[in-house]
Order: sequence, then C-alpha cells, then structure tokens
Amino acid sequence: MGRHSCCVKQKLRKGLWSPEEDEKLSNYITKFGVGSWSSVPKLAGLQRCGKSCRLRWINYLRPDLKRGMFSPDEEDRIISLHQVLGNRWAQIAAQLPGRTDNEIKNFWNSSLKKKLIKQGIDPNTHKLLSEDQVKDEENCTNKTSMLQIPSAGLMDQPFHLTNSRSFNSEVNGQLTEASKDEFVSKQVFDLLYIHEFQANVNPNGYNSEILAQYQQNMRPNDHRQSEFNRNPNYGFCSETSITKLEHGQITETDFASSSTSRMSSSNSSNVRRYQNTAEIQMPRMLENSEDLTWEVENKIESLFQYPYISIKNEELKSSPRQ
DNA sequence: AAGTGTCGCAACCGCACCACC
DNA sequence: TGGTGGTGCGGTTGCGACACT
Repeated sequence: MGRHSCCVKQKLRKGLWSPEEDEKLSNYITKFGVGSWSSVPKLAGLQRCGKSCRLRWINYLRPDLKRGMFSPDEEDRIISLHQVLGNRWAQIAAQLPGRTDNEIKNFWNSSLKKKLIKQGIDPNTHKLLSEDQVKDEENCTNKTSMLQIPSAGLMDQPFHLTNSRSFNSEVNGQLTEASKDEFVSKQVFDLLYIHEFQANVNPNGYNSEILAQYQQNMRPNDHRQSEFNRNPNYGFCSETSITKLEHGQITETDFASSSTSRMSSSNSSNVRRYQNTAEIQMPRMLENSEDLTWEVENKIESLFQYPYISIKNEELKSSPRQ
C-alpha cells in the first residue's frame, strides 16, 4: 500500500493552514457537507490533499469542537479510559464530546504522562513505580521508552471486569484452573468480554443487576471479598482522583472515604498518596451503593458507559460508510 | 541581546481496514 | 480473488513560542 494518490499529485500545499484556506474548507463543508474527502480540495478550491483537509476539519474547523484547557473531569476520564484502552486515542476521544484524538494524544504526551510519573504511577501500565523508577521515568520522559505501547503493561495490569459466570466456575470457594484462566484472560480489553459485560449494563449508568449479581455471587464468600480488598489485581481501581488533588479539589469526603481503602500498610509516600486519593474500589462502591455520592456515581457511570458506547461505536464501524 | 534548550501543538506519514470493481 | 481507492488511526516530526543562560 503506497502513498495515497491524492498526496502524489504535484503542487499540493503542506504545512500550516492559512486563514483563507480554513475559510474555503469551512465554507465548503458547511454548504455541501463531506462527500468524498478526496474530491473536497478540488471542489473547495484548495491546493491540499483530501487527507489533509479531513484532518484540518476534524481537528480544528469542526463547529462542535471544544477548545481550551481540559477540565479536571476530562483529565479523570482520559486517565481512566487510558487505563482500560491504552493508546486508542480515537476511542478515548469518542467518550469526550468536543475533543479530538489528536488533542487528547498531545495532552497525554505533554502533560498527563508527566503528572502521573510525578505521582509515582507508570503512565503505560498505570501501576505504581518504585522511587528509582520514578527518577528514571522523569529523566527519560521524552525518550522512546515512554512511548512503548502499553500492551505488556495492560496484560498484567489491575483492571479486571468479571461477571457471575467466572465466579460460578469455582470449587469450594476457589477458582478452578480453567476459570482462573478465563478470569485472567478475559480482561477489559477483550472486546468480546466487554460486550458480555455490557449486556448487564444499563446505559444510563449504574445498574442494579450488577449489584444483585455481585451480592449473590460474591458477598457470601467473604474470603473473596477480602481478596478484593487485599489484591490490587482484582476489582476496579483508578488513580483518576490524582487530577483532583492536582487541582486542589480533593474533598474531605474524598479523603475520608478513600483513606479507609485496603492498602494501608506501605511506607512509601507515593504509595500513600496513591492510596489516599486514587483508588475507587468497585466492590466497596457496590456494597455501599445506597451511600454513593454524586461524584462516585459518576465515576461508576464513566466506567460503565464505555462498554455501552463501545458497542455503539462498533456498530457504527460495522455499518456501511457513506 | 543573542544563542540554546524545552515544550506544546498542528500536521504529516505510514499502515491497516474496508468497500467496490 | 486480487487490485485499487477512500478512510481512519496511532506514531512521529516540525515549528513557533517561551524560558533560560
């Protein structure tokens, strides 16, 4: 697959767009919409390739774009979604109205990554870094080591979704080898599993069926609950509240509720900060669902909405293009 | 004031996927 | 079934603005 034909043509402008070019493109798209991007430059009177026009429209000229700084909530969402999706910027952008994949990618690389490292969190794996690692990561923030795809990290990173089926395949309260394999392999990046999970999710947010399943399948086994409490590889956890700390928005409630979190024995300051501000534990939230604050409910919702919306996106993707 | 380094953003590049012929 | 064109995505680069020496 070579270069696009539209890019091979001679006399095509490259580089920054002039206001005149923006106006031409914007006027054309506003009047006629996007038919075929390859024909847009010719019809709009631009010396650009269609691909460049498409990018300019999507990343800059689109009227529904939200310009300006990212809000703390948006930062939270980006971090949460990145933990689940890795560098799938387009999917992350789909969850943030008015933001583009390019914008989010740049924001991640220029700002959020450093912020996480400062908080002692590996931005690739979303796991805690040792103090030595923090120094190393800070030293080479702009080097290629930081640009590695996070798949390796995701494979062993502590974000698992599960449903009753996994827990039904247990013997004497222990997961069988087969169910363990399933449990370990069926992580959230497994789209099929997301779809399975989605089937139980009310797109409006928090879902009572999940709570019921949780109570039915997990509550009777206190040892497993303690496993959730003890083992960061189970359940939901997120460092997203770090951004709230950064923005000075951490509340007394936040601190009080999270400071009772499970990991309370480390001496590391980074770990302690992470514990106190960062973790949202799904089992705890479900258990105390009636006491959920608005903020926590939103966090659940944001985590639950993704699978639902991803379905929508997959459906859109699979439908014929215009 | 001039040179150098750093950072953030816009845009490009290459690849993969899909639809159509 | 293979070739071709269109589109979308993630990684990378280039450049301007700003800070620092």
